[in-house]
Amino acid sequence: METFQALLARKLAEALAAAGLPQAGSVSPATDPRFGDYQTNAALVLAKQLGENPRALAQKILDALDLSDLCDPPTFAGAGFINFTLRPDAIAAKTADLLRDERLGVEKAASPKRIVIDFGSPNVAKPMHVGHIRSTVLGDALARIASFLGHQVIRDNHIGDWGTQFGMVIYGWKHLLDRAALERDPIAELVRIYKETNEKATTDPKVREAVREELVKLQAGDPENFAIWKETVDLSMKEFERAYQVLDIHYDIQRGESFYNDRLATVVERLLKSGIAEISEGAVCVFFRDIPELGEKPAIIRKSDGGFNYTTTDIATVDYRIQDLKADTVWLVVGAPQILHFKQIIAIARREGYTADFRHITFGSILGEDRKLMKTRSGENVPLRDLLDEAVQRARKIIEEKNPDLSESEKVEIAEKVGIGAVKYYDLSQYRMTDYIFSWDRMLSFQGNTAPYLQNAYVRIRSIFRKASVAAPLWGASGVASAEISLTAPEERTLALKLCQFGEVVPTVLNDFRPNILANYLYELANSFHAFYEACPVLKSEEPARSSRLALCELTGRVLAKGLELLGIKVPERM
RNA sequence: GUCCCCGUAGUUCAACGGAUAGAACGAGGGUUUCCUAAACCUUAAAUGUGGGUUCGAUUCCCGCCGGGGACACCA
Repeated sequence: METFQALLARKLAEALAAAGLPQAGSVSPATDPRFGDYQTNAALVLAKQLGENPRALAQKILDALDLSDLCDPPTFAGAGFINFTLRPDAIAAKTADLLRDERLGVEKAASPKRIVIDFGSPNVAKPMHVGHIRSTVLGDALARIASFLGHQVIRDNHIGDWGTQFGMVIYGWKHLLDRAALERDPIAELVRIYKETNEKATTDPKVREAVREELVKLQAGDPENFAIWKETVDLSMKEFERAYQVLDIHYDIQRGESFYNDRLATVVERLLKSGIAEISEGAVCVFFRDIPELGEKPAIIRKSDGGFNYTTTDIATVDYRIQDLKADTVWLVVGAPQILHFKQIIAIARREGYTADFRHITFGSILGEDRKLMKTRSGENVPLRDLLDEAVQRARKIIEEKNPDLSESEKVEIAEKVGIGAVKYYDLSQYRMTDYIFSWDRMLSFQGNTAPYLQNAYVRIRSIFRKASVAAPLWGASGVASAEISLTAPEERTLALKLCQFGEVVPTVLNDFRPNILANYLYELANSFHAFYEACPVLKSEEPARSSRLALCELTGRVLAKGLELLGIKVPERM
């Protein structure tokens, strides 16, 4: 289904051609209601290109433009903008179409890609913490949106399950492990033995040496160490799964770093052979002397002691994703500190001849009230599990106050949807590059651009339909689908036009990987709905307004639910 | 030292190069015999700084100031 924006752009292009003018400018939503619904800067752009008067050009375009069934007569204003005001019957007709469209007006991408999205990436033997929220929630939302737009998406969890830390873990396992504690809380016990081993190793050279030997044995395939490693991985994965279940996150594949282990030697040989890599100070390095921003800093792909590192692993990961997974696009949702690292990885991929579209999608940090990286009182990372538990508990407390009559099972369900939704939405509703200050009060507020505010709009809609089915038992989904839409009140028009713009907004999220654009849209939609709800009685109004308004409610509910689903957020039936 | 990101009302956040920079909280004023007032309406209040490009700059370019981060064998 063509959006108003696309339709106007097409009509504009036709008019430009008919007027003998080159294609120029674009159609965008009006910046202010006073200027109508959409605007184009075509005359301004052409004026510059052709050196002609913008207002004269605007008139020329208007003369060639036939929008009589769609808009009021377009006007030009200001420096030479052409403003479009849609006719209410055009908005009503499109709204009626949307009711019958399962995709709610969102067209699939013209050229679908095969996209590997790398996000989350927790480390084995360490708890997931607040620092994992942004990558996980952002990556998941991008995956949902890309998938809805018709791309083939492969969600890959690049787990940190290999590396030097396992020397510590295995040493600790052999000498310090408390089996009972491991039963109770596996990750806490793994963290404990890791930390204690680390402390011993810093003071005792013998321990340090023993740790190193355990690592060497693991890498050499020693059965005992391999078994210990495997068990720590399994225990950690179980813990991750619990978090993913609460967060409603799903992966298609989970290829940890260990998966690439037996490919690393080949990678280094290949890069040496092709001349991309060279030996420097005993290490195998790739230099980027021709890329100024990478300067003289090499990427080390084999250490001088012969060991491989995460750069080697990531090169092997590129191979796998392109050759085995057949990706033409790779999105790496990994924090900004790794910008240099991924610039190097992508530069190497280019030199190897890979043409896939690699994007490193970075994001800011989550800060505490003190504007420093969010930590517990004792200075530790805040465990994700604790944070999610607290979100649900706080939501539960608010629900108890606001709506104590709900059943116990409803309270449990609502608290989870509201609490988890609030955490996710707070993250996604902000521009990903900026650091943000974590605030329970703000994210759980029912006012402002928050998950509870949006969920409440949905709940109000559901409430209407519960009442509607009693008052009008014949009303059903089919009735809504065939309803005539009539837009008389200004609040109805505003709401309907917003609904028509869902299809314009969703694709733009992927332009710069910004789910906050969708979040802002949903906030405005909810806001328009609340205004409509206050101004326009639904169930008490006379036909045909009643059916029309019920249809608007139905469609708003569907768009809200779909929009929130694309952000990974669930909606409750009541709250 | 080099490179990257950020700097917007008192506070927390918005604004694909567009017109008079939007919200929310906080402060002030209003709305409920009516579908969830967990809502709505309304007043005051901001682009760090100096240049440049442009018909038009919060947005792009350069300098400065402030905050954060990365820069050879950790991941």
